[in-house]
Amino acid sequence: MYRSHNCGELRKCDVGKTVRLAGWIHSVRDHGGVIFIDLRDHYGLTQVVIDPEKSFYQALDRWRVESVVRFDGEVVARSAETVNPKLATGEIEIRATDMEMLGEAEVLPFQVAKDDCAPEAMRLKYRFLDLRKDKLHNNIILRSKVISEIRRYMTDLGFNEFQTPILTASSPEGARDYLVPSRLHPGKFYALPQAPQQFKQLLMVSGFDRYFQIAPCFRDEDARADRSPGEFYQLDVEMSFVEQDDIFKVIEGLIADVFTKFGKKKFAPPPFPRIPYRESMRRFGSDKPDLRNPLEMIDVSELFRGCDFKAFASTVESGGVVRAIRAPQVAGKPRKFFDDMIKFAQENGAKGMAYIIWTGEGEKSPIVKFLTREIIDGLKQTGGVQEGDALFFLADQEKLVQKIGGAVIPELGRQLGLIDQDEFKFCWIVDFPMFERDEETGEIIFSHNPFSMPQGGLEALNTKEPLDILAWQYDIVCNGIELSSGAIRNHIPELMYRAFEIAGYDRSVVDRKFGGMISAFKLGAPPHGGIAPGVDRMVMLLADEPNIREVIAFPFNQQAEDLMMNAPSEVTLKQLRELHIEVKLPKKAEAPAASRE
RNA sequence: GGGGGAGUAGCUCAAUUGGUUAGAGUGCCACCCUGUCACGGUGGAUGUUGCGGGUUCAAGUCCCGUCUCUCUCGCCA
Repeated sequence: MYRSHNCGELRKCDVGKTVRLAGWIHSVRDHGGVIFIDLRDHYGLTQVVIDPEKSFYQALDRWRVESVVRFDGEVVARSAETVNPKLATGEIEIRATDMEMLGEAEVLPFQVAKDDCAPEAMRLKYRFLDLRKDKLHNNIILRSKVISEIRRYMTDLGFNEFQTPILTASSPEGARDYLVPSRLHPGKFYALPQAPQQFKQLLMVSGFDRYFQIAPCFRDEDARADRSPGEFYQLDVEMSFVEQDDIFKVIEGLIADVFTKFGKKKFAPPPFPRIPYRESMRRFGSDKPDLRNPLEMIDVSELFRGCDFKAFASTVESGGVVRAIRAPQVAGKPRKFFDDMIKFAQENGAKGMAYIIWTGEGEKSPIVKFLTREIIDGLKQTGGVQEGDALFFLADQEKLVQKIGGAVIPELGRQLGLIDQDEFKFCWIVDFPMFERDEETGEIIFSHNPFSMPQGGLEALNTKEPLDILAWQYDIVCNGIELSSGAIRNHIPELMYRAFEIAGYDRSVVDRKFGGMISAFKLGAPPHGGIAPGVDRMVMLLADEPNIREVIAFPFNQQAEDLMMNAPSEVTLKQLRELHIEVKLPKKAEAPAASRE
């Protein structure tokens, strides 16, 4: 028997018991005549007291932290002045009578008992050590609990969980695939799924009605703070005979349940606000606005039309826009604050950024001398300006203004401390456009997902300007993080051919690329739709972690490498031969194509 | 692929305009200490300043190249 109790469960009522504990040496405090050891396991910490005269201690030459040991001893009550209120087991301690070394530790590459800010590459290489730390350990347990709660909630609603293939076909649209060469079929490749999109739709065609899966997804794209490269998990959901509102209801209920049970921040109960995509872009310059931030862009183009400030007047004249962002109570800020904000806007593509400050004694601004009293007062009124506020102005073509505003708004909100850190703010972004114009080629392309149902159906496709057609496509956003995107699917073959035709694909191409799906839809497909919230991002928000790697047990680094397992790695020539693969490296690479057999 | 930041002891960082033997904290090793819980005290060991080249009497510091990490834009049906 390795233990009679764990390190987190002994209390005052256990005093007098003879116990056996096993765990990691968390810390050692050697006082010469008495030695204290904090013994740690998954469940907690217990203090072990050792008399250095004991023979088992004499036989030992090292007490290195993070070694795994077993202690026998008696549970004794701590005297009142030595109770440690910070420990759940702080009212007792173990007087050791014997011990055994179960797994000795060498010198550690970084500390476990305290955070020594070790660099992430080191932490990833020794992930098993890092995972012993309280914070990370708790994050991973939280993730486990969230996932089991999701399963319970979805199952209770009548959803069934399915498994879909991991080795599947390369999909022609979307992100880069991870490819797996086929041994039996020379020259052919499997792909890891970017999402189980087609499978879940086919399950609806098969009549399963309500599907979910905690689904691994694989995309060969570059990393971000909120995007782990390579692989991630999503709660993949699909439902038959539903409209957008039915999906929203399920997901709002699930989110409210999970965020109430596991989140530590307040949030307004569902229904969550819905913002059309175009409105979100116009106001926030983003399709994932952080609604904790009160800043937004206000259109003031008409006020500047024909004014004496030529830069703005000519922008409006040539079809551009002028948008204002109201920065509350910044009149007291030094000049440098305004200069730095302008510099920030310029780094994000702005030609410049004008501003007007309403101080107690009139307006302060580099541009106010070009403006009439009517314009200035009009700006004050349109912008809802109070004394002490300032307006920042961005003037350019609409798309660029949105991009710059999308960068300036979060930065300004952060600098001014306008973002409430103790709150979750959810919203749906709805009415995504079906098509957009490729900026380089000028051609009409699908803007998000070719499988979404266009609003207005075939009639809209046949009669409306392509760029004006909206899709039943939606995202759910929390605190500026896109949690999920989903859509009501296009399940009508004729409608699909027509949508693809608008995007420049003729019938034969569609049949070749999406033949499986189309032929399924030709044999009786129910209207259906779904959504796929990212599990990692949900846990990231619940754990209040700014970095997604902190909620994944064994994440890739930013270069999509596993520093602990050494993946990706070279393979033997024999393996390559079996797969009919010959490796041709780029000139710069130094490593050989394959190690010797 | 582009842009910003970083690279000095196992780890976190310092080192004035280029100027003595590159320091501190932490960890590690040894010793002292019977009530600590980030224990305390004394002493000690530990450096290719990422790598390569250049300028200079002299380079951690300046210049060029290169590599790595990180954040970000592109990318993410």
